[in-house]
Amino acid sequence: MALRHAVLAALLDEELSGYQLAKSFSLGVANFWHAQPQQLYAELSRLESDGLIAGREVVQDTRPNKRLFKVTAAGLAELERFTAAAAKPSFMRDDLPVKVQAADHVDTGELINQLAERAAFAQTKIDLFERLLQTMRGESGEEEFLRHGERVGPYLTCLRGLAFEQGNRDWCERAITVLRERKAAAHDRH
Amino acid sequence: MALRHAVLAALLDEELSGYQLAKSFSLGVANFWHAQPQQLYAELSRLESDGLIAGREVVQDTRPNKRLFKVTAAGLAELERFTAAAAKPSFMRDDLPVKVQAADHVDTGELINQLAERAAFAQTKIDLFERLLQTMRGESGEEEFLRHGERVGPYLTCLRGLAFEQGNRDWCERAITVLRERKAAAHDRH
DNA sequence: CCGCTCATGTAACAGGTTACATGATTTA
DNA sequence: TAAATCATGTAACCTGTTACATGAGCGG
Repeated sequence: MALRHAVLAALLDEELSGYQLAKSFSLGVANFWHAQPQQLYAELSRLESDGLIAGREVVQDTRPNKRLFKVTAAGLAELERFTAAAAKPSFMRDDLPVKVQAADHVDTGELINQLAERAAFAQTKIDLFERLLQTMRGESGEEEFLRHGERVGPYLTCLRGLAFEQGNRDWCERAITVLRERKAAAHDRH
Repeated sequence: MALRHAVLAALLDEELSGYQLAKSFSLGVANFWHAQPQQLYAELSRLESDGLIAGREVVQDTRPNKRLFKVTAAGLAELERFTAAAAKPSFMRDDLPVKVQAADHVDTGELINQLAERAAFAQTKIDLFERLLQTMRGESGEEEFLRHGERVGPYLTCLRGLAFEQGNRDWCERAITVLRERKAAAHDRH
């Protein structure tokens, strides 16, 4: 049950509506977890009825009304418990490596396209994360910020997201090079 | 439904029993996907009744009998289809970043321990992957092997696993340093 | 007037996790 | 003799995904 805690963690630094939360979760700005809008609306209801977050209605005249949520004292205590409890190991679950694993036995034409797409997507996220990091640290250098900045949690998770996407990009590019070369070599032999 | 294809991909290079498959999946040797034994036994049954893999009974006198599975022509065709179809985007889903995101609001003592544990676990996997890569490429260098080796799929997925765990380790160590320093600084102020 | 953004959900289904169950053999 | 390894599953439960549903305003 970690979605709860991901939502709580996301609401720590700012009051958000379900919609705003959903946007950051699906865009991967809240890069430390991924969830879909429907999950979030459901989870917000549950969290509220459990008293871990409190919502307040904000009336808007030009837009539909929305509910902004913030973490309650009970919610913070729950996060505290969660953080102190043992973490589950993290696992990779990704279609692309499965396909690459089979690359010696199937046609790789389409696979190479997918790797290129993924590399491009990763690059987009890398750019996004780098801009985000710059915004967070402002004038100060990274070392300086991590030592004396006010909130470093989001910065650190963003660093993880950045490294993850760089890993994705680099690996995709490497795999593309290898598979292309081998395809060309196979072609030459016929 | 990607577990099917992960299993098919894993069975391409060698005939395996449910037990052997489970071991490599849970140890992360089959680093391109993660699954639990129960899932695998269930999936193997389904794959067999769908005709995508074929099992044969191996009688052992000292050990319980086992069933070894290999991919059928229909199974290979299914993998071919899967590889050509669009891949789902990959997402990070990991407890630790969630906890780190909340680090400015909760006590970090236990969290630092968990980060250290994770770093050590990652290092174990890194060592395992490095030995595995060496075994796969044998005498030849990496470039040489990737150009002319027989099966590069498993090698490439292993490279991804290696980079992922290196990313894990490095990030954990960075986070530990930052959180420890800040804890010390906070302590000094009181 | 068409499509996008804001805003919030329900319902059915697929997939993954946890707990339980069994039993022989080998290693410390 | 206790624990680990080999070997295979069932059942209940929790989580995540996909499809569907609604409706107002804003920009081109």
